[in-house]
Amino acid sequence: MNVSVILFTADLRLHDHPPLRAALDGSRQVVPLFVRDPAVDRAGFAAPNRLAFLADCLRDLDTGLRERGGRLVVRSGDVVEQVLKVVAEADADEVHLAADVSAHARHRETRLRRVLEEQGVRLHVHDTVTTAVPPGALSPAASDHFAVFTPYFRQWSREPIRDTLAAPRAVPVPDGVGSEPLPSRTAVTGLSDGLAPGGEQAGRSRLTAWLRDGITAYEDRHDDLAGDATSRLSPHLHFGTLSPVELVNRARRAGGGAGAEAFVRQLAWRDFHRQVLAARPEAASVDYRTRNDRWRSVPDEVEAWREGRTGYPVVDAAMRQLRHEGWMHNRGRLLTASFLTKTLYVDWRVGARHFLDLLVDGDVANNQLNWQWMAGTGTDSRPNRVLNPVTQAKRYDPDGTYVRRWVPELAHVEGPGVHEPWKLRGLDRAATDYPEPIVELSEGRARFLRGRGMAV
DNA sequence: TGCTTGTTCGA
DNA sequence: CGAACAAGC
Repeated sequence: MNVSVILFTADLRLHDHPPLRAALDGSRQVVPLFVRDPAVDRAGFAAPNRLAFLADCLRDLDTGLRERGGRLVVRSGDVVEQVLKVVAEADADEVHLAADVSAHARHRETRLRRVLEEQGVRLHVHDTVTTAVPPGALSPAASDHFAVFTPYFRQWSREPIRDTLAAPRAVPVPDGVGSEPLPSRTAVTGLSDGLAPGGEQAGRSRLTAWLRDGITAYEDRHDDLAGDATSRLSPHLHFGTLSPVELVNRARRAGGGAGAEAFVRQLAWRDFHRQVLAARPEAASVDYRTRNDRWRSVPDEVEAWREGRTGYPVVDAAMRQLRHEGWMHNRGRLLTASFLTKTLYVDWRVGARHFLDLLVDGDVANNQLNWQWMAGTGTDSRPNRVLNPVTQAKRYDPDGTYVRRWVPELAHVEGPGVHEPWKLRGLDRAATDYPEPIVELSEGRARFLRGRGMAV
């Protein structure tokens, strides 16, 4: 064999990378390729925060490849056309690609396979690059996929996980295959000021620190909003700068305590959502299990939610964290999603869209299916579950630190009283221009909605 | 072996 | 309340 092209997508790393390993084992030279496809922009998935993080990832990938004697080739245009061009320029006879589940990824794979076969070029699609357990590997007796997490997790836990692959020592890239300049983070406008840095190096440092300092306390502290004791590895999982297989292996070897187990369980949730989306690709935009909701159309309320001015401090704190960091604590994601879909009774697609516009880890499978879960149209076995924002605030931000961090209008209010500003008196009350609640609550839902929001 | 019924359990 | 699995026919 001669030359292989490796099409990098959501797997922007050199460690534990089966396509890269297979290509290097079978070929004299490889072309590491990334294609900036305008179809991704058109589909609305090119949010500034992710474009900036992606620019970091590509630079770091190029750096890693150069340390190994290679380089990254970046092209713009339709992904299939560009792969064909690079295959022709390099006279390649194989293309390697990571399997993925979004409609975009599946369409890309189908088109590539057809066009490459016409040219006599083999397409190799690799599992266990973007998931630890491949979608479709596990299924209950009566269906092609699991719709309930717990039985899925039982099987997932018994599934053998392959060994982590080392990063290659050398990556020989042929001359004469040109690259566009690498995109730069500074060229992206409209990104969050507190955005984390991207790239495999950044991801690996964070992972090492997490396994050393964070994971043991994960079970106890993961829901503590102010404690910020989650891994923050989600952007690296989204862009593939970290490998889910390596994360499972290293977390299990980290001692196997309750923290590590709880963390591995979250990685299983990620695989769970991927196997749902693989079986039901339309669930990215259609109710997985419809309850015939008649969602309200209330632009002013949605705008207040987006801007963090609902008058419910913990909701507003989380929405402002999202805008500032391009990231939100998972407990915040749950309670802000509950507020939009259950309290205001607004279509989950509106919320999912806003999250995808800002989240640096914005991921079709996780984002859409978690939104559906909270909206009651997904895989939740208790679809009527409503998270009361005040109860949630007192439970997960008991002294109000998280709210004071993100809502400066309330920074002067001490203690948990910050969660119910409408009860404040005297100076505390006078000193703030924080908005009144946009709706009054009854059992967590807007008062006038009581009894509605159920299936008809 | 394949289908129906019963039991358990759930971000 | 319904999904998943085990048992029963």
